[in-house]
Amino acid sequence: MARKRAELVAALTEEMPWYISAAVRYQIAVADQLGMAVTDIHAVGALLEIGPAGVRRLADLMGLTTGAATRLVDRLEQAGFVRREPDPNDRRRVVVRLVPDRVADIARYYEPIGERWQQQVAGYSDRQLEFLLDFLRQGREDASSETVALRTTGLRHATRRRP
Amino acid sequence: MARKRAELVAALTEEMPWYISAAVRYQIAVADQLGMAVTDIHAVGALLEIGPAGVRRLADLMGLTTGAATRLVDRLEQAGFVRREPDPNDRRRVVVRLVPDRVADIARYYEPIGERWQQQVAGYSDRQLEFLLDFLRQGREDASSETVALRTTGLRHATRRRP
DNA sequence: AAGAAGTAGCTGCTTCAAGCAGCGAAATGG
DNA sequence: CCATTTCGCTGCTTGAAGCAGCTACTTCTT
Repeated sequence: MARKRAELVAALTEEMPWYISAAVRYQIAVADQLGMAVTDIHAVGALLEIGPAGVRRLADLMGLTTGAATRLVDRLEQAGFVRREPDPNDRRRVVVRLVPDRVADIARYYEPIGERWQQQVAGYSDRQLEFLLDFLRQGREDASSETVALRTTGLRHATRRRP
Repeated sequence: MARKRAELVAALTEEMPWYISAAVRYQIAVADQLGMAVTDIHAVGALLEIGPAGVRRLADLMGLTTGAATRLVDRLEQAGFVRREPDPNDRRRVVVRLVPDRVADIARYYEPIGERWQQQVAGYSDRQLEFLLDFLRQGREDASSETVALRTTGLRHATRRRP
């Protein structure tokens, strides 16, 4: 029935922000335990994804200025999570490279939630897993493109029929 | 086959943090557009959930000290999102109440992503919606309880067989 | 080949959110 | 009624981030 469906959609819509919120708060708790800033953990995650990178690349990825990124790398280097290496091909550049052992120290904090996660999906069928993956991917793409739209054009869309 | 399933789970595990990240970055973009801090938007969300509340209650909810919460309310009041009201029953207390019109100004920034969201779930069956809702709820509960565990007992669990 | 322009990263300064500690006012409990 | 607790506010400090300007180096132009 349409009634029940509307309620389902409403429940989902309501659930989403809280889901995100819970995930964010977990990250904050991890950062607090490690005595580091959330941004710094994100940066380690980014470096894990893209491998060794220059400061500017990291800055763009994190949405920071190069100045802020320099300080970020300072903190990470100070705490032993990364090393600065010279780029033999371009002597202006500094290559930021992760220190695997230290990264493992961070990863340990995600093990408890990872186990829960594994248990949760263990009972799902392959079809359900595919559905979920699809849902998440599309949601992420929507969020990313809307983020760009918001930053570039501001709030132009919606509820506008005619110019 | 087990092979494909393992890949699915791996893909999902990999997708999750990026999904969260995209959502967070959208929130940051909204906050930037509004010229306010992300925390302040969270606080408005919290007040929407629980209704008018005292400063301490808000502080606990946001994981802030009362001092920080006072400044938070200062900012929100300054920007017109809330009003401070005296509590007739307890003259020490201050009741923080949202100003609906101003809250609507924030909500407008979530309309574009909301529309995308509606389009996405429009094609889903009721069964799929239920599955999704269940997935999100359990995930949120896991994250919440693990957050508490992390903050109270630190990293005690896992990979530990004997005392 | 040489000078102009662009790029990479670093540094000083400022801003602002948050923590901490201590305060006065008001409620509560023995 | 006095002691204790609770509530919110304020001064001070810390720390992340932005901005602007700088040096060192590379790339483009002619």
